[in-house]
Amino acid sequence: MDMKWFEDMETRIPRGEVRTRFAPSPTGYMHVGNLRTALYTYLIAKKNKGKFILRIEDTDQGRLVEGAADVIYKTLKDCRLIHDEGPDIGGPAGPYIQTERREIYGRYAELLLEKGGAYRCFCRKMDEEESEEGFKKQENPCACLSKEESDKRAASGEPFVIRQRIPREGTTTFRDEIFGDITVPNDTLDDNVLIKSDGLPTYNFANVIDDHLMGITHVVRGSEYLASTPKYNLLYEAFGWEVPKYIHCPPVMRDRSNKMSKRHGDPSYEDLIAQGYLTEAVLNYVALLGWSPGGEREIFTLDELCEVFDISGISKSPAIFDIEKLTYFNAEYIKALAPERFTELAEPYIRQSVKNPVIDISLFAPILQPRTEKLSDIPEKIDFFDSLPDYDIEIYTNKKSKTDAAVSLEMLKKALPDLEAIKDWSEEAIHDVLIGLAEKLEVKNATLMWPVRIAVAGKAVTPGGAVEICHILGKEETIRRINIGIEKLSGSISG
RNA sequence: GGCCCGUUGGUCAAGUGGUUAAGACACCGCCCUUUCACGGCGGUAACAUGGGUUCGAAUCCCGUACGGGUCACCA
Repeated sequence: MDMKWFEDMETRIPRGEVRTRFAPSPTGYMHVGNLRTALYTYLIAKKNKGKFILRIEDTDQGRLVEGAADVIYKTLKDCRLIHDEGPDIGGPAGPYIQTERREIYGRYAELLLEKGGAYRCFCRKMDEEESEEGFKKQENPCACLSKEESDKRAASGEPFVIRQRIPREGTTTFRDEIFGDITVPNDTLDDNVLIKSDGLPTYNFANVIDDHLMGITHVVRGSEYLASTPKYNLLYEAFGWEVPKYIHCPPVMRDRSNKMSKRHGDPSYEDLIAQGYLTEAVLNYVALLGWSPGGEREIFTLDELCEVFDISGISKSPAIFDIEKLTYFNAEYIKALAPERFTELAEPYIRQSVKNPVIDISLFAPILQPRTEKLSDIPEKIDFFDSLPDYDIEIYTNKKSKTDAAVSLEMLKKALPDLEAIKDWSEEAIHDVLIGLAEKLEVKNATLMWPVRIAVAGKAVTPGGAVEICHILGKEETIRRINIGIEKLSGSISG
């Protein structure tokens, strides 16, 4: 065995800093739980002025998806979870992609064979019956093969896998930073496959080798790995390596008993963005899903999270994803946007409803921004601008504004000439004229404003009030719509 | 089924032996108002369960129930 090679590998291990890694397998889909794991992993590194590494775990040849890693690169980039090491869009495959590291795993498997922590297993793939039970190490005849025989059969070209040799007795204990010490009896652990018959490592093996070689100090991953962690510990021990800190995050659920999943139609990060959620809002919400900063503050930027994040705030129990609370965060983030930025983001959505090129898009921002929960709500909110809906005159009736069909008709008739008289069609002018009219008629502002708004919008719920809507519509269209209102109302009253 | 883990309002959660058991979302009500919204104020609502330990338990121990994870040549 070429010990020089190992020495060489070992001397290259980075030390003296906190190093974390996000190690997804490329499935082409970044679900919310994944994103949260990436976030926590990033935060732990940055909080400690350490390095955040991206590693692609693509050892399952049966599940290769073309371009799937790009979804990961793009999502991390969008979220500004920038990795210090690892592959990137358009970059070379490189040493952070597991299929590029076969030789390394092979060599370390040989080393482990030598150290006695593993053995070759020549059994054929278990058939249905056997797999029910699984191979218990005591039952696996290959575990007892002599070195000579094992070597001979391997040399003769007989196919084999390499399995971990688990002690038959005793217990294994490891510490998780969230769950504390966990102890399991060794006889509940199986001799898992480390190197598959195709020569590629399983997750169990590649993960340990890579985390060691990459100098990972904090292993952050989903709690589904909790059960196999004792086996990883045994592997570290067999190699004589230092065990990293483990941080197992509980899953993000869709309801009490099911994880979020693509299959159930739960939204991925990309889906949420497509639904009009802001990246910052998603990140902020997701950070708080299963983690608490302790205080009462909820709004945090990424940089602020880097400061306040602490592993001790991560919860032990699963958290249910609540789209309503995300929506609340989103509304808060939208409100906080600079007006120009909001206009920029809202424009495509505004265009969906407002096709009339005469209307100035930027006029919509002020009425939309305070009341938009998600960008995709915008088209529906302003759908009446391009064409007046064929509304029912019942919506003229409102008890707060003290209006009904008759009052509304009167108000519209009174308002019409005053509006027609306006020379410069500004918000101020419209406002002053209408308020002045209400005063002159000795009615509540609402008694006049309500019918005007209804006539001009054709719907009961609108962003902005009568003044803003009239202004955006322009004088000509406003007058036209008020006349329509007068017609509708007088038709119903006389008839 | 074996092993491991978890359980505070509908949801996210604070809480580490002594609190009137925070806060947020949602919901409801009131106020303001040019409707809705926004904003302001207020309200409903929780320690899964049974035993211990203790002067005292959401907090510690044991059991039960419920939920989750895992038991692959998937990660």
